[in-house]
Amino acid sequence: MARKKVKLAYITKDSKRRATFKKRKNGLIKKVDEISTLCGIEACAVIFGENDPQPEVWPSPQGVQNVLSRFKRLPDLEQTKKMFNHESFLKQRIEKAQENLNKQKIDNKRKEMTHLMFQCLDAGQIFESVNMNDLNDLSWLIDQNLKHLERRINETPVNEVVENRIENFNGMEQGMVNNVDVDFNNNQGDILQFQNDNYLPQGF
Amino acid sequence: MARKKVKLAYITKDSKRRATFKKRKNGLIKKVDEISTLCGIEACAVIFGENDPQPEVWPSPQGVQNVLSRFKRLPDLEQTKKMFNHESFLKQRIEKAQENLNKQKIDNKRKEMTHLMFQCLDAGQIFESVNMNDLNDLSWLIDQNLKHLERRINETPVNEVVENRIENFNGMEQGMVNNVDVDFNNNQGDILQFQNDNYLPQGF
DNA sequence: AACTATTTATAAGA
DNA sequence: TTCTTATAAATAGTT
Repeated sequence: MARKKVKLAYITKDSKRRATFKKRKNGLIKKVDEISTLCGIEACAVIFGENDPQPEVWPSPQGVQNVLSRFKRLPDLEQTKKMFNHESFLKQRIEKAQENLNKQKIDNKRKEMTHLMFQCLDAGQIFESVNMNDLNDLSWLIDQNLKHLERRINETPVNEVVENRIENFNGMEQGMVNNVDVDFNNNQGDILQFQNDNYLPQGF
Repeated sequence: MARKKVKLAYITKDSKRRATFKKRKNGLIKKVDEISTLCGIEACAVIFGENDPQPEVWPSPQGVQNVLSRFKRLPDLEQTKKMFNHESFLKQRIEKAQENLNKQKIDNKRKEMTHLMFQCLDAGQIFESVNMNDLNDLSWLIDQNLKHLERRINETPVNEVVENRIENFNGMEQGMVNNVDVDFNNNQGDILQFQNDNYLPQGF
């Protein structure tokens, strides 16, 4: 996780994989230790090295045995119920990524339209290159802004109105985004890029 | 790990502890998933919540069973040999912290003495407030610097000598440090501060 | 093994 | 509870 974003996949190069394993094993054990201490709970980790029949365990072997026996004492059904399993874990990640993707897209579109709106205000006209979909979005955005301004006008003393309007618009003009990275592995994997995507979730 | 450095100790406040548990449990599971994938090894984690008889496990309950049975198949001696246990883990942390502490102290002292050296050079005299220990250190430092310069003079063409000397001294004058935080829990716990500490490890 | 530039994980705060 | 944001921590690539 540093110097470069690493793709979440088996590391082919031996030396690299061994180095990563060593570092991450220590990090993992530290984390288990921390969550146990901070939250006062029992937890254990067992990590097998690839050429080592002896796993690294945390906490002590006895501690592992305790946690495990406690685990095995549960009826099978209980063991499965409400537990994380690979599928639900991945499903959860994908859902989260999808949500973020949509959020990014909406935000992106909004910024695009805001930018367009300002272009139009500057030029005093609407360019021919603007297509019908964008015109609709633009119209919606302008409506929203007008409503927002109305609310502000109604709730703000007259002498503050003008400065607030200026502030509002300045804020909105910033931060145009042209492409967005989406990471389906929750910050750890593939990168998707999109530009000029016409998809917009309902409601925009 | 954010907004504030958290002391590695049981979190008393319920809401806080539950929030931390939730976040860290997810983080931990993600880490286990990552190391398994990246390094192509078997690993598992079992995390009991404090009021929940059902532990969170990773990977699937079956995966945990596999890892565990593999673990239990080992002879007891093998289970213990070469494994991490609480004591060695803590010992390791403390050693590391101690090393860092010494390193910081040495660095601190060096900077202090360098600063003093420049004061003396500027003033053309040695102040009375300087004690004997510091004088010894100062003398050592000056010797070191002179040796360094001699080496540079011998290995550098004559026309580069003067500029290099200037560069060297400018670099050394920067970054005076007055106090140092030392973290015995390897970035996660108590904070020790020291100032004007006269201890110096052997060799300085 | 020690060192940084970066990426992640998270503690607080909204 | 979820989302955001400022910071602390982990760690990939280097040396």
